[in-house]
Amino acid sequence: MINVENDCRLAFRKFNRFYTDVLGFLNEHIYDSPFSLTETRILFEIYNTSGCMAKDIQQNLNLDGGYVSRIIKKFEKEKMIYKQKSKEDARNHYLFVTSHGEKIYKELEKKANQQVDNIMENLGQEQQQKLVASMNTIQDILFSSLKRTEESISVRSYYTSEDLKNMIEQQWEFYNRVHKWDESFLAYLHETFEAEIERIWIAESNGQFAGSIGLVNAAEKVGQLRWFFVNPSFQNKGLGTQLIKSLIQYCKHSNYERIFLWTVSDMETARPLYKKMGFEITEEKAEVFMWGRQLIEERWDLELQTKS
Amino acid sequence: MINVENDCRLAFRKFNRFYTDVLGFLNEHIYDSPFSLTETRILFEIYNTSGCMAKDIQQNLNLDGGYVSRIIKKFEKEKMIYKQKSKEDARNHYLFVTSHGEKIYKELEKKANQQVDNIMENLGQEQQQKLVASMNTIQDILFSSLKRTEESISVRSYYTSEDLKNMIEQQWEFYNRVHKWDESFLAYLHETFEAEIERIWIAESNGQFAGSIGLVNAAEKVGQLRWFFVNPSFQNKGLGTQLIKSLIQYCKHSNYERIFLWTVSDMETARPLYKKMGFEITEEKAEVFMWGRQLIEERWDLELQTKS
DNA sequence: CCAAATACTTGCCTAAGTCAACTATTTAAT
DNA sequence: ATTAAATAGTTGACTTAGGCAAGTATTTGG
Repeated sequence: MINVENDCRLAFRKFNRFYTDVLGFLNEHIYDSPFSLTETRILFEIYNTSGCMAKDIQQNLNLDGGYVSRIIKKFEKEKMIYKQKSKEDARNHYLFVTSHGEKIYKELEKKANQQVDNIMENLGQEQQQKLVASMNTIQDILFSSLKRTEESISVRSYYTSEDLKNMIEQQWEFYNRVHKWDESFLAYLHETFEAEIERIWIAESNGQFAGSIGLVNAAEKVGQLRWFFVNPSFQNKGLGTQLIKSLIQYCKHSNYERIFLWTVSDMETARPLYKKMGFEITEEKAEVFMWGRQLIEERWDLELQTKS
Repeated sequence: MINVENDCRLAFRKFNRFYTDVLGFLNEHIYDSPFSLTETRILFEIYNTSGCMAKDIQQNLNLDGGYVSRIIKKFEKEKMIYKQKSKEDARNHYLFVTSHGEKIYKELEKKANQQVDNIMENLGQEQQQKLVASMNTIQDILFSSLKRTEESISVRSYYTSEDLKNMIEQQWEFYNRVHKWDESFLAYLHETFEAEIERIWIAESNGQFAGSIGLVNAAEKVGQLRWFFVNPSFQNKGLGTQLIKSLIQYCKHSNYERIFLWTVSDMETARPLYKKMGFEITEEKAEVFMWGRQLIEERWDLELQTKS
């Protein structure tokens, strides 16, 4: 009499109705801003997707092209974003938020956070954790069913501590296994996040953490590239290039004059990439015993031409 | 550096974006029907809420009253539903689906199920269970944060095996503790669901199972009332009355001529209720030893006046 | 008995979104 | 090399969805 299969459907659909409600509740209260939900979503997309084009927005948010075009036009008119035609393909227009747009974005984000806080304020620590865990489970399970394309790779510019955890774990696993670096490296990885992060980009493949890159403001108009890593199983897909490009693009648009990074001499995959992107070795330290190996530290620098 | 609180917010909001997508995906494909999403939701509400009024729809789905009124009018014109003015309060109009409306509802439901199946088809049994479990967790945690009113009680006319499980567990717990019935009653409870269920109504208080009632088509135009139970912690709130009323209303609108039920003589809370609703004792069996006690079985009948 | 509340309806409006035809550019195919 | 097809985006004309406020009918509460 009890039909398990249908049961699953009913539970799923019940949840859908429930969450329609939750989303409605959350969204109805953003409406003391002059932006519609869709506009908010588009602004989010532009802000958090590096090298964002109108087409990406259209695809990711499932919107009509004309509609997106008009909203972008409106944002442009209000000096919240600006466009930049791609040199490689004049059909592509990259979108960037202006500092005015960023201010608006931050305000919207604050409101969205408040909304979420309102819902969560009555929950205990334990419940919050259970909630987030369940949400992650659902995403993991449903992600592949949802995406129409074979493999979706994307770079986003916000991160959670989950991302940092992945970053540390996967780097440790890789460098310990392949380069035989010892536990002192793991300790270093943890320490490293004491720094003042300016921005971190996370590459995702089918919703899974696939790589990362980060920026630290080292001095006036000088950025330090850090935490560059691509999970070996996602290598050779242009992911590393995409990550570095995201960072360089950001630095250019933020009027940085130089980016530098420290690495060690036996990084066989990263070094050609740095070279390709225009970095040059500017300093070489003496060989030292570090992380259980003999290593030579190198500094690479990239001089940025201004916005043109 | 790692901020746990903000982390939770980010994860929550990420899930919201994700699930907006899921819902969008599910809904975009219902659109080969002539109904909008909101219309579908309204029809669902009418079909599954007993004694449904326009006002309930307005509240439950957070819609504008005028908008709901117009959609109801449209449904009426297309003979999918009909209204019935309440005798107690002429302002109240109860809504019922016609058989034509039911046909349409069933088609929409079929499509909705197919949509869900499409998403779930690639998932293994285990993943499906994890999915449903996570969904239930989220609902349990968020329900109270969402509802604005102090205590929300509602009766719905669909059920999952989760509901049946609750029904059995809670009845067993209660009758064993209070009436000292023995394990043979638990066995009976399980057996009881072998019957051909016509309909089951589940009462929920703040999203939690609070009571139930069921209908079995015993003979031509004769219904048997079964599985009537209200969790003692939710008693004296009119829940029992609401459940029985739902059943009677359904029977009337389905042109039943009589409803009967079997119970035992020491049901102190239920018997007055049956009497109040117009049931009368029509048969009394000899005292027998059953479920570890001496009990007298009784049959109660209610003659239904036709629809008027 | 009258003012306030409730359940619903209606007219009028606007925001949100769709559709199809258009330009500009690139790519692929003969 | 030339041309058709594809891609990225734009624009004008349109539909739908939904909101607001003033209305009716009925009930409730002081």
